[in-house]
Amino acid sequence: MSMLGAMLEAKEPLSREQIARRMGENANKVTLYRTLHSLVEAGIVHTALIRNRVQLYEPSAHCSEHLCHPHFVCRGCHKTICLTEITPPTVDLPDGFRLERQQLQMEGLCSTCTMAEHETQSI
Amino acid sequence: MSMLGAMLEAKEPLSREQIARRMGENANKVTLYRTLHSLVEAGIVHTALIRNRVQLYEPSAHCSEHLCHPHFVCRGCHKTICLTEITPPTVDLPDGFRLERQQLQMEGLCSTCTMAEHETQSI
DNA sequence: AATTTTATGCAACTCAGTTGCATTTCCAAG
DNA sequence: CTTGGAAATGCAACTGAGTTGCATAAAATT
Repeated sequence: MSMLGAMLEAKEPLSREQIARRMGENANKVTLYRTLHSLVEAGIVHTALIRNRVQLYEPSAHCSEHLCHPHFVCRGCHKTICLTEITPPTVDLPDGFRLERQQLQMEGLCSTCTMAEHETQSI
Repeated sequence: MSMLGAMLEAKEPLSREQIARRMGENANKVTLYRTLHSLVEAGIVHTALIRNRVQLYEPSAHCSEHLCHPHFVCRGCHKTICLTEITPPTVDLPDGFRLERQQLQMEGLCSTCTMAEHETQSI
């Protein structure tokens, strides 16, 4: 499994370690980071903007040139949901500003965890 | 200068180190982190979602309960601009999803750097 | 084949943030 | 006061993601 293949297969952004595990081969972490940097520089991959102590990568294929799909991070199950179906919102920037990349991040409860919370409350 | 004072005075999110410098006093970094965690837990301060190897903090006062003001990070001058005047965009989440916090991050060129780039090209 | 270029690996490093534990400061009961 | 226990502060040592320098291996070029 190639590095890009691992990322395309996943439905969420992956860390360097998760990518390595999905690839199966045990390449050196330095090599992995170097390849990731090349992919990012080439614009094939980018880093997801998510509150996390480690960098998370995802293929740029799921985003338009300037507007990345929104991410929803659930506080209950800690899953990251890529909202690729949602059209990214646009805002009016001050004069002269040139937007090159935009990411929207949301935190809260996903539908499953919202339901679970309601059940707990009603007992 | 208090920790919160330092953050309110700044027009951009600050790192632990920047906060310490603005406070003047030389408190231990462990103490600073502990205080920051308390402020975050109390909802008085939150971390800005910006591509950065260090955590950046800002007062929650500049945001509404669920929607944080957008940030624009300039690739030219590396300044972070808090777009507090812009109304944060809203998106329609899938059924059952409950949004608790949202942040929009933008990267590109600020007006000053866009002008500078045009001048360079025309020479 | 010889030589240059490029990719890989290892070990040691950097640096933000954390943890354990000792010390100080605060504050309330005696 | 002062004493005893809780909360805040500090120090040093640790953790872990990511990086750097340098040696080695694999390609590509002549």
